[in-house]
Amino acid sequence: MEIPKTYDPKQAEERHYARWESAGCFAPEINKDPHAPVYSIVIPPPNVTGSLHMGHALQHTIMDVLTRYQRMLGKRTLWLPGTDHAGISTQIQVEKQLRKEEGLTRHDLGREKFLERVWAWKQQYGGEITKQMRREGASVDWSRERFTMDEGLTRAVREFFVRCYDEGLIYHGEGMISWCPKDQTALSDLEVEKEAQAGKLYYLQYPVKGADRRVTVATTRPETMLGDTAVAVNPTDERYADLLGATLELPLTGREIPVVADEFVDPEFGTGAVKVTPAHDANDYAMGQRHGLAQLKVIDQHAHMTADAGAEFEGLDRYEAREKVVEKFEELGLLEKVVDYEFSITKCGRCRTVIEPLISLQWFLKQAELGRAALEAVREKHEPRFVPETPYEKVYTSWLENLHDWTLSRQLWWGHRIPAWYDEAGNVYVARSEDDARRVAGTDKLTQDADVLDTWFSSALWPISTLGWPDADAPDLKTFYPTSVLVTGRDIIFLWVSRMMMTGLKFAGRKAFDDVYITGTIFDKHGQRMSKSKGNGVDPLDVFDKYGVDATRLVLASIGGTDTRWNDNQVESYRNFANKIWNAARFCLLNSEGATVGKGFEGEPSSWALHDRWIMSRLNRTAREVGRAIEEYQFHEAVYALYHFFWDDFCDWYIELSKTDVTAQEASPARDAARSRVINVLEQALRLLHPFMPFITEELWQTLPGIGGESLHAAYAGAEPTIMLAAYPQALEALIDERAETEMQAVIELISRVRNIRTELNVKPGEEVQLFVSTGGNGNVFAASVSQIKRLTRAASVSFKDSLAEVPRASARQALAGGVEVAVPLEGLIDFEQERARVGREREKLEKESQRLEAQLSNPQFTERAPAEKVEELRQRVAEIRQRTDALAQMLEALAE
RNA sequence: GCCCGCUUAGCUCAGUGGUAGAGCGCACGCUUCACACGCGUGAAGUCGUAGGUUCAAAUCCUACAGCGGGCACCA
Repeated sequence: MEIPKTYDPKQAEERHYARWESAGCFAPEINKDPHAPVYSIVIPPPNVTGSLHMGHALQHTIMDVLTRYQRMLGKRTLWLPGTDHAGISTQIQVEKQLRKEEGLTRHDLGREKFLERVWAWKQQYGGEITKQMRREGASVDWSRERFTMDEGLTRAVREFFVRCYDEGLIYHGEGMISWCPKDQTALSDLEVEKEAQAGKLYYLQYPVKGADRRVTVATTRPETMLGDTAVAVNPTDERYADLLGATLELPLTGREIPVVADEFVDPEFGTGAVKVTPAHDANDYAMGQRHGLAQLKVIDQHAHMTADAGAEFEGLDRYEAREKVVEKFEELGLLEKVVDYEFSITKCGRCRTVIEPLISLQWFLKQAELGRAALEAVREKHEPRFVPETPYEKVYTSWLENLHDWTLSRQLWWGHRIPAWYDEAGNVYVARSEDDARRVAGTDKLTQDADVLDTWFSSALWPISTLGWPDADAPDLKTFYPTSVLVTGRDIIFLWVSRMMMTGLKFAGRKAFDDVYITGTIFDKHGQRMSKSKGNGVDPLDVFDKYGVDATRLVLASIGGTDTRWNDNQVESYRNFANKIWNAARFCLLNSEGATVGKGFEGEPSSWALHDRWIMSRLNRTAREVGRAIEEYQFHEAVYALYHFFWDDFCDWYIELSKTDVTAQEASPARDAARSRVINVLEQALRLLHPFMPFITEELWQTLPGIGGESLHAAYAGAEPTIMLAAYPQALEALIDERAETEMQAVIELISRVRNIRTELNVKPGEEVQLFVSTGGNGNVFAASVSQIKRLTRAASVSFKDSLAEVPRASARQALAGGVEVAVPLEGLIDFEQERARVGREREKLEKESQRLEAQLSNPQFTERAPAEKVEELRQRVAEIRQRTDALAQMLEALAE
């Protein structure tokens, strides 16, 4: 049999995914057990324009580990993939292409033609991330892939809209919104970003009418003064008490504005007097409503000044207008001062243009009403359960406690068009279809609202709409809802988690997911957030190419919920681990003649050899630990347990201990059995590893002798043999054998101590030694392992003695746990002085520890107050240390001149 | 301004009220018939600082410092 010495991940990766997919392994229908419990995840839909980044790779790995694990447990498992239509990004992308290739704008094409182009673009480029997910090994059910602009999901969006409108939760009206002058659309709170900025604070003076007095206001945006309709002061501010109700002459405008009292004003800040521009600032808007102030729009949708700003300013850009206003104030002697000032500025999350707050006619959703149910669910029942609970449950609840109306409409073409129609008189009809609207309106002359809905409006429905809602009888909805867990990053808690919960509770009557697992953030190696603009992102596909998908997945699974600085070293070490697995399998396969998976551990465990009892104990303990860890979302613990079981227990010890039997020249039933045992352990280990490392485990599993359809979990009987449908190993408690582990530990310690002696005393690697072992009177646990001890320590002989009193003086000695002592005669290699120093140092160290422990034991406070078992534990430890120091003392004597 | 998280070996990170852990890196020795992406052996930390609770604190509490994050305000 020819097996390369080094594992080539790419070769294995290419082979298996297509086969799994075409065999239908990812679809829940592969499960033929009608009573199988259900496990379901909907992917948080990535942006259709996007490509895979580390955050996706991390989330997808977690979701795939969970899905594969649950599938191997025999559950009917669904992981549903899809993308969202990303209104603004997609539209911008297509517009850019249009401009570049044909020099056209979307308006040149018209709405209908433009949308055809978007769909064409989506067909051509939109599949990027789904292709990349195949590379990751994601076991998603592609037959259920959804896109937010699909017909079914569009129907869901309309249903959502109409129902909320009918209930008065959605309304059409004027409100203060965030407007992006570049993208030419309204944005919600969650689509804008605050950014610190070094700017200036301008102190402007407004003359008081009929008095030789001026009121100074401070502002970062002087140009908005053209739209001021009042100045506000705190009602308790004595400095301005006499001005309440006074009139100010607003410079540059010829208008007169009142001084009003409002508690919002902080007397400590600035001058204590605030200019009020209700049409261009959210706080001023609110103040304007409280005082019935006029809303004067002086800035338009392009961030240019309007006619109402005055002839001098009309048409100027907002920043040009700012300069000019300041100039004029200076000329008039009304500019008191200008100071440097750092403040935060609001920018469009997508294009970074400074947002212009505007009053505008839009559609809004009263989220607070929907949020109430979500808030109750989390407060009363911890639904959903956040992992980790701190700090995310609190982040979630505090957001739900402060919900503002959600600006739903977007002035775009790409998206779900708002299902509202207007008749010639301007009356609005909200309906599920134009026909419905016509019926209600009693006329055919209707015009549909030109705007589309926020992309997140459709994402909010994702867990129910992808499963068939609003069709209440949709089989998938009945079967897979509520979903088991939502896995996502923390920046998405408001955007998705909260809104999906709200819609799930409202329309399906139940929480959208049991758990919400929040992944960590991956930074670059300097701790900087990865970003396109900084160019410091690590492309997961490059990492896959360099180290393999399985190795990358192990790193990502270990990262789980922790913030981490990315470091290729970790991937490299798991690449090495994959290679280790490959080579362990290589050893098994090169010695597989006569072996069969599932055999070799016949009969009573008590009749098995020590190392066999031991490895089965370790294996089952590992299975228990890994299962527990995955269930508790402690993926790093699962990876740690698997890594150390495979490398340390299986490779370093079990294979080495089995080698003589496995590699025997002559075929024999004993050799067959030993070969079957290593393959048996390997096979179970591969299954345990599979959710984390799907490709290499499948690649190797397929080659094992005796693997076939009968290796599958009962729920998948009849399917093509694949490890992904095999049963996940469940811990057999009866095989977890404390005694075997303790005894094996003694053997391992003995071998390690002898190796240590060999190294410390520079015994040549090939040179054989003799061992003298005193077993300390607790029975000889080594006797059955003599041949293995000889092999692994390169010993020609092992002699058991009651005491080491009579071994040659020129021996290196070690005192082990349990009163075991070992001596290695090394005539000519022993420097007595050095050896005495070495043993002396060891004795000193133990002496120190036992002194410390004895002091603790002699403290009555401790013995009285500490739990009895702790005291006993300590006593035993002291006894153990005593035994070893005594042994070391004797060794020193033996080494004495 | 309010809230939260983190601070453990050179690096990246686990961990726990009762003997400090891993991977990488480092040192030494190895063509040991699966693997140098390897084997064997080893060195390395007063667990951010200062207090407190406790028989016992790296682990719990308080304060502080540094780093990071969220929310609000920002005239």
